[in-house]
Amino acid sequence: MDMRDRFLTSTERSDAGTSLRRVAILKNAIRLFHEKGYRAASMRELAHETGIEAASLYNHFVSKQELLAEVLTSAIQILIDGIRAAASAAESHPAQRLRAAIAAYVLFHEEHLALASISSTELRDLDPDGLRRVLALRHELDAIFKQIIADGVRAGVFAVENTGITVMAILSICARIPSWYRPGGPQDLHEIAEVITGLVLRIVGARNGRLNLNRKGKPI
Amino acid sequence: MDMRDRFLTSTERSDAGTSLRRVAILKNAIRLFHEKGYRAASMRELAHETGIEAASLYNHFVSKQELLAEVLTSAIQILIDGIRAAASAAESHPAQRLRAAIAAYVLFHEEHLALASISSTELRDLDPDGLRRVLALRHELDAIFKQIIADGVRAGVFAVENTGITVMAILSICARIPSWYRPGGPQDLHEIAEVITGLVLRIVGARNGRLNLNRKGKPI
DNA sequence: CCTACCGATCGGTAGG
DNA sequence: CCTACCGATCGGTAGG
Repeated sequence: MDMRDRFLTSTERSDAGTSLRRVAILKNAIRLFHEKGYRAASMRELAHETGIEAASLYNHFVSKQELLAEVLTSAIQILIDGIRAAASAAESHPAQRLRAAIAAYVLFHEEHLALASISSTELRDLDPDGLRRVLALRHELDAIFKQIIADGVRAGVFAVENTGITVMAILSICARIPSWYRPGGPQDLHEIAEVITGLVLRIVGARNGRLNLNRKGKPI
Repeated sequence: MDMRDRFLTSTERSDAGTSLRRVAILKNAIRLFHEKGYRAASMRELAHETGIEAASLYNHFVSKQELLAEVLTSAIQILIDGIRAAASAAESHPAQRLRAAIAAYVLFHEEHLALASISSTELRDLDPDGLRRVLALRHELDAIFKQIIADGVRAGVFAVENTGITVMAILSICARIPSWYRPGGPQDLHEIAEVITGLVLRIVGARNGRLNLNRKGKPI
């Protein structure tokens, strides 16, 4: 066992989830899964980009599936954390909390476009165990928005016909962003966030959203 | 050359695009691509489900790629035709045309759920030539909705801040339906169509949503 | 339309 | 962490 092996081994033992090599592999996996898709990305190519041999990947992950599960669960976990933080920091008015949550979702794509893209396209290739974990997290995400909307309806500031379908519609707008948004393209992500938050406030029938005011500042 | 070969050959020659066998292969391909994804679906399995050997598939399609291109282009072509027909049949008021177009999009999933699902997940695996054709058709679809919305804005019955992003949002709501709608599930597709058309009219700031129309479909 | 087959590539393992 | 390797599977072709 040479010095390098000893270093790597002790690192893995002390903090198995965040060894430098493991993180490097995950980072490359995210990029490859994004560019080519899970199935088209090979462990050999992933190894090559990480600067090791294919067999060495299995010192860090038991299978390609574990890699995918790790990517997909961390993606949605990061998203949920960001949205919760934004909603908590916002004023307690449901429209403000909804606006903050949507803006956080849209701006999530600034730092994590590849993760967002993978999340909406590679779920099918996940094995049953990983799928169960991701679906549980998705349910958490749905619940955050359902709660805000239910609060708004109860307070009489939102008017929603069908909360379930409405939440699906709102999350669909956000989830599809990776399919049309391109960094450096014509639309800035902050501009997109502004427009989409406005659309969402209209969707929930917010009686006092910025975009629902006419030129005289009265509700439409 | 026996009778069967002669029949198949003459059929292909007289109407290459719609021979019975070719249609059967396409139908099975749609199901397999939907269930497993393009990459995970093998030509052997497709052949087996069609009742022929893998090599025989190549008498009908030059490659697996051609199969995917055919599926994806026909999917969006069917969708466009349905939406155009619905919008044309509707009254000329932009809100009515938009409502009809959205309802047609949602109800498209009644007959073509697998096609809709494939369209939103398998585009990545299409080769450059097929991708170019599909993107051209997508642009047509966008243009239909952009036109209706622009008409509504010009007529003063819609109020839209950013037409491009708004169209992307509206199409996103429809495009994600295969990710959460399940036939026989809690929500009926006609109910979904009703709710979503309502949301979309809110999104465009329609001054005359369903509840505010008089008998002639004009704003009150 | 079938039988027979090819070269390429894949995820993963043995052993050191 | 590497070398060497395996069994499986893939899309596609030759030839009839």
